[in-house]
Amino acid sequence: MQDNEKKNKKQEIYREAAKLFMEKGYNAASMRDLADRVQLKASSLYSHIGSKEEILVKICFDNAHRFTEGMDKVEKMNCNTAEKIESLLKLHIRTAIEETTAVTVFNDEWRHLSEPYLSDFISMRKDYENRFRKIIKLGVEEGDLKNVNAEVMLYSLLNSVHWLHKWYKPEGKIKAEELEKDIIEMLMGGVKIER
Amino acid sequence: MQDNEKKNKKQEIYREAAKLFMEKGYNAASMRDLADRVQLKASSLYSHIGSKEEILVKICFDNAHRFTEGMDKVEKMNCNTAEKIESLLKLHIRTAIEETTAVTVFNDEWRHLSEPYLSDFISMRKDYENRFRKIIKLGVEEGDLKNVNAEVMLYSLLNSVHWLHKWYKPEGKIKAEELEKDIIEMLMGGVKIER
DNA sequence: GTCTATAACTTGATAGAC
DNA sequence: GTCTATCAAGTTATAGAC
Repeated sequence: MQDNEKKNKKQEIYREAAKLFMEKGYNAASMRDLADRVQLKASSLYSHIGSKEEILVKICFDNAHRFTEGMDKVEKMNCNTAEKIESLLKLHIRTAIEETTAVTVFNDEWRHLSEPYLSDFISMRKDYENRFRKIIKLGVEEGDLKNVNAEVMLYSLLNSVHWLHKWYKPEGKIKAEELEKDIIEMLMGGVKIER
Repeated sequence: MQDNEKKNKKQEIYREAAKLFMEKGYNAASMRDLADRVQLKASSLYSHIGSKEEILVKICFDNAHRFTEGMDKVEKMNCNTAEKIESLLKLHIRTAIEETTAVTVFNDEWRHLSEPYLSDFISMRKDYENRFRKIIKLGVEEGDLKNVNAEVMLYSLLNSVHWLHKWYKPEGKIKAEELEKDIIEMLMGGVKIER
């Protein structure tokens, strides 16, 4: 029972830390801030966690794994490249909606990781981007996608969905399904009506 | 002459501060770091500037004004909405290329402004977004643009160009003209080839 | 204008009573 | 497990000699 309570407190600390890092940024968020939010003194946090950075490490790598696993599945799909890209975009959009705080920290605060975490994180991200780029290049070769620089296409797509959390509020007017549909339509088909 | 040297030193401090804020983030960048880069002791910085925040304020508002002025010009243009949006996208792309460090700080670090700067900054940004949204809504009404939620279109476009500095290096393989052409083609016309 | 010295404060983390 | 007390290090900024 006590063990269970401790686990709950630990989860609560992680959850509130993610929110705090999102709101203030990792460096500006202090352990005293965090302690206030979970109704503890700062020193008591250390009965549940080892360090401030431990929290950042967990958030960053949990999310990195999520995207890596998503990529594993997409690569195995038996469909054309445009559909693969749509699947990846959906993965980003859904994660941004369902795990807003975690994704925000993952996107904005990873650079405050110290070594060796920082290097590991960067290689995981590079690996993900390489696999995404490969799909784009194949799509261009096969005539599925427009002949635009693969680098430009990769990051234009990723940026559009990567920073969703900066403006989209799941509790707002726009429903998740509409968001997903409209973004995919825009990115895949463009904004302009030809006439 | 001495006055001139002081001015140069001040500019040097501002320039290096922007780089430092970009590399480490505003909070993680210390005045000692900055002093090292301009070959001064930290205390000597205060002969040239008033405070650390003063630098952040200048960077943020200089860039906010740049975009506001760009919007002024676009609104006065005598052309259709699709062309207006293209012009705004070009403004973002060119600024990201020409003023990489300043734009990075403007995008990533504005939230560390304290009041009243923070509120002022947020209203300027909201104002800019409102004017951009108005153009999009008119474009949809007039049949220039696809009937996609204006909010989604606004932020998908803005995100694509807003975070260019996260990956695009002006000294790399991709030329500025190619970047501009490809992004505009992609965003306006989509990535997919219909067949 | 630049320096040394330092004020005043905040930071992450630990020691030890209970 | 939580607390009070505290440490060591780092922060922005200032005072005052030169």
